[in-house]
This record gives sequence, structure tokens and C-alpha cells, in this order.
Amino acid sequence: MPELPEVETIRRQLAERIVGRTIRGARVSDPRLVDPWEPNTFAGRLEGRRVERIDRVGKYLFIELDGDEALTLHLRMTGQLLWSDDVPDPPLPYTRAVIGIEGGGSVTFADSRRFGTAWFLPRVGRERIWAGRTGPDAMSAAFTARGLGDRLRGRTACAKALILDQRIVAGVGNIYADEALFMARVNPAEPGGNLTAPRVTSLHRAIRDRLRMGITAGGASFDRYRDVNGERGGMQDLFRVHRRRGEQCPRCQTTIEKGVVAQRGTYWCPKCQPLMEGD
DNA sequence: AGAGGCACCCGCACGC
DNA sequence: TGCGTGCGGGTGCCTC
Repeated sequence: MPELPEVETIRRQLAERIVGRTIRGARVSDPRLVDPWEPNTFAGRLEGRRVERIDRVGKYLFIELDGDEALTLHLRMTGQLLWSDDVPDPPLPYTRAVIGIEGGGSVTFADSRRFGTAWFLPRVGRERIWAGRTGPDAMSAAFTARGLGDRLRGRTACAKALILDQRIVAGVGNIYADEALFMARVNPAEPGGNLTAPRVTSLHRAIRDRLRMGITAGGASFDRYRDVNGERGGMQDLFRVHRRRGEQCPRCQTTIEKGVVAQRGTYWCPKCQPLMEGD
């Protein structure tokens, strides 16, 4: 699933392709993508717009257009943004929208499970509109150990559920949550409010460390994820615990376990990540 | 307000 | 082989 590193990889590659270029036209073939907009109205609004930059907060992409408005995208679970040097005919599998670029080339939004969303967001007043949707981006300076501690204090929900909460920190999904909790030696089921300040600091560092590694590896492609050029990432080979049930912990050789925490498939080392009593 | 459950989808793994 | 069933997962919304 695209999490912060995958979306960041897409952001960088897409920026290389389309920043400074003008949209020739667009076609929205799945109305659900732009609901409640009417597909032709949505597509028409893109025509002739120049792409000024591409930003990212958590797993959201903001394709900033002239006219002080951003095409805002979320890929959810199976969304892909794929570059083509022409306009593919027939369209790529699971195509929901295609954006044609002046001078040649196109970007396809493909999405087998059709959870992804697209909408417009004005630049003026955006902070007010966005307020509460996400907390600080995990890789930004605004995400601090102290801030994380403030958000965890007094909370009884398990640590994994809390770092998956995009209002606490934006960008962590199921994969990197498991990896960060392992690095920080925090049990996924441990109540977030139980963590002492040093352990919160450790968790904060681990989140940043694993996300940074994911970006460097070009994301994780254990199944569907592909970058803008259709290439796989390499992070799946660097997982320490995620999807490694039955394998040995790389630190202590204990067998990795899998269970369900926060309604998510969860992997951890029972020895490195013990449940702390009254920590 | 916090916590948990479910809907939204559909490809895929699995069992018969 | 073919069919039916269950699962997963990010987010928003709902209930308690």
C-alpha cells in the first residue's frame, strides 16, 4: 500500500515529469474518483492549467496548479500514478482518469480497488479547510518527539493504533508502523500512554528512520505498488518483521509472530518487543 | 473526547 | 477446472 515513502517517491518522479508543463486535457472514466464532482466538469477544470509544483503531506499529494488551486490526490490502497510517453490506447488496466500533457505524454490514475480520491483544494484558506485532517507530516520538522509525547499522553489505545492515526502523525501506514515499532522495541499492543519519554523519543526516531529508508529504497513493492515509471521499489527486502511470520528476528533470532492489533495484520518479535507492565 | 467497528472495493488465496 | 468464500487495508463516519 502506498504510505509516505511510496507517495514521496511518486511525488519526486512526477515532479520531474510535469512541473512547469501545461495540462492539455483530462478524461475521468470513473465518477467515483471525483465524487461529488461531475467527471466532465472536473476534467474540464484541469485543461490549460500549468503545474507549478507538487507537495505532499502524509499520504496526500497536492499538484499545485496556476490559479492558486491544487489537484489533491489520495491513492489509498491500490492507486497508481503512471507516466506514459504517449496516451495509452487501449488505456492501462484499471484506469480511472488520464491527464494529457502539452508537448506529449500523459499521467494515468489507475486503481484496481477504486478507493482513491481526487478533488480540488484552493490555496487561500487551505489551512482552515485542512485543519484536523492530518497532524504533522512524519518527515517534516513539525513532527517532534516532544509533540508525539504530547499526543500519546494519557491515551489508552495501543501504540500501533496511535501511530496509524494520521492526526497524530501523517504518513505512517501498516507496514512502516510494524517496522518502526520493532526498531523502537515497542510492543504494538502497548497502550500509547504507557510509553516513557525516552521510549517516545526512540519511537519518534524509529518512525523517521524507517520512512527515510523506505524513501531511499524507492518504496515497498511486496505486491501492487509501482512507481511513476512502473518500477518496483526495494524496501520489501529490507523489512525486519513485516510479512516475516515464522522467520527469525534479525536481532535475537526469536521467531517473528503475527497477530491482529488495531484491526490490522501485525508482525513483531515477542522477545525484542515485550509487553511492558506499568511502564 | 476517546475508542472501536464498519463500509467502501475487488484481487487474490484458499477450500471443495 | 471452476466456483464460492473470506480477507485485507486507509480513511471517514458512525456509535457508544
